[in-house]
Amino acid sequence: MPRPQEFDTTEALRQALGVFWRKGYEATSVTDLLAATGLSKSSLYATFGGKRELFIAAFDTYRQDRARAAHHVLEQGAVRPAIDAFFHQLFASVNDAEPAYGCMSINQAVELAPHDPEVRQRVVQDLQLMEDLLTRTIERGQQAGALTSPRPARDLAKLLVLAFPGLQVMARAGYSPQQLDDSLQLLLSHLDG
Amino acid sequence: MPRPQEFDTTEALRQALGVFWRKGYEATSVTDLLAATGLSKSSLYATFGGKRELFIAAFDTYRQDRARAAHHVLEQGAVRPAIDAFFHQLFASVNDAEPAYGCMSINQAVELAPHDPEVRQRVVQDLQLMEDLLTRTIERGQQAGALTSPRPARDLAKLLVLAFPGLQVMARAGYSPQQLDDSLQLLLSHLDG
DNA sequence: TTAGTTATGGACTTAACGGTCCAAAATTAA
DNA sequence: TTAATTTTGGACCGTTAAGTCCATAACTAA
Repeated sequence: MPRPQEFDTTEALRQALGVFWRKGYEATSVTDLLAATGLSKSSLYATFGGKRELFIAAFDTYRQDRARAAHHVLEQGAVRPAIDAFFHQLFASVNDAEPAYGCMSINQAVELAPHDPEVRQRVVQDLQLMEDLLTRTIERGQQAGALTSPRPARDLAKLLVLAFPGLQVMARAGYSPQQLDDSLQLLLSHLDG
Repeated sequence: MPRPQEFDTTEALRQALGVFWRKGYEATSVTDLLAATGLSKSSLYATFGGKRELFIAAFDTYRQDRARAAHHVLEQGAVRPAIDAFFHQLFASVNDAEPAYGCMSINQAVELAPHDPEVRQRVVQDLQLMEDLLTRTIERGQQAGALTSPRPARDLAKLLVLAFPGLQVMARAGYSPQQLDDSLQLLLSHLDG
């Protein structure tokens, strides 16, 4: 009996996500969000609550997407290329032309996490997931003999997680794909020897 | 003949820096800056120009301070403790009680650098300085036999620079001093062997 | 066709934003 | 003492922020 929604909620969420991802929370205005989603103000507020609620919803969408992608990329195929591909997701720009947005969780570790427990908790969870996933992959590589470092898999994973934000910082600071890849290969060289 | 300024310009700059450091650029309002510095609006605008100019001036003050401190800490004494101390500066909160602010250059790599060439250039410069400084220190350690890794000093320095933002992210995400130090020691273990 | 219900556009509100301006106060050289 | 100069407080400005509200449009079940 009701009038049907004219827009796709999850599509709108994804559009909003794009803005928050690129500009961060503070620098994004509700007007930006209206433009990106094409919604009217009433629809946006009725559907999502407000700027902050929309941000959290968008962030969680992002986190789910990325966790799924990480599983997918890390848990099949040869280990070295898998880890390589995992890190390259970080550099890839969403729509080309624009510089890479980097990882939104890392961005939020810097922007909101220090003052916002809800965001902080999510960031910690994301780092932990990444460490666990990488640990499993590295173990797999060591068992297969593809990775020759004698260090514990978890320690190596911790090193990669530690370097992850560094690559992201380089990406956002405008380093070239070549430089980024050089740094990545240097990092991954620690998985051997 | 003029009426003398009632405040200390560099002191005001430092107060403003504290706010920008902790909250970032966007989340800092001019009102915040007035409260922190104790200046009146006219004085602030007459002395510094505006929010953005004040930010750049404060940022440069920060960068100078930190470059000086890094030199000081890295270029004397035993190498291992020096590098250790260098990284511990990152965790140290400015005024205790508050969580660590982290490194402002890294914060700005995330917040403004992607959209602001003036900031980006500074961030790149800071990362480069850090790499150069660490390279020299690691070379010194290798010559003295204090660091036993056979890798080139610059490669090791690049690894440390790569991990630097990771430690900062952990700090801002609320990891405990114990966890931070564990990660640091794990990282530094790569300087040996 | 109509009654009931929800979605929508856009006017509106309140507060905060960064920034400007000026009259008054304070200081020193003459 | 006064003239010249500069700082200072605070009123003021236009803009934009996030968020509310309501009359109207659009749709479906009866």
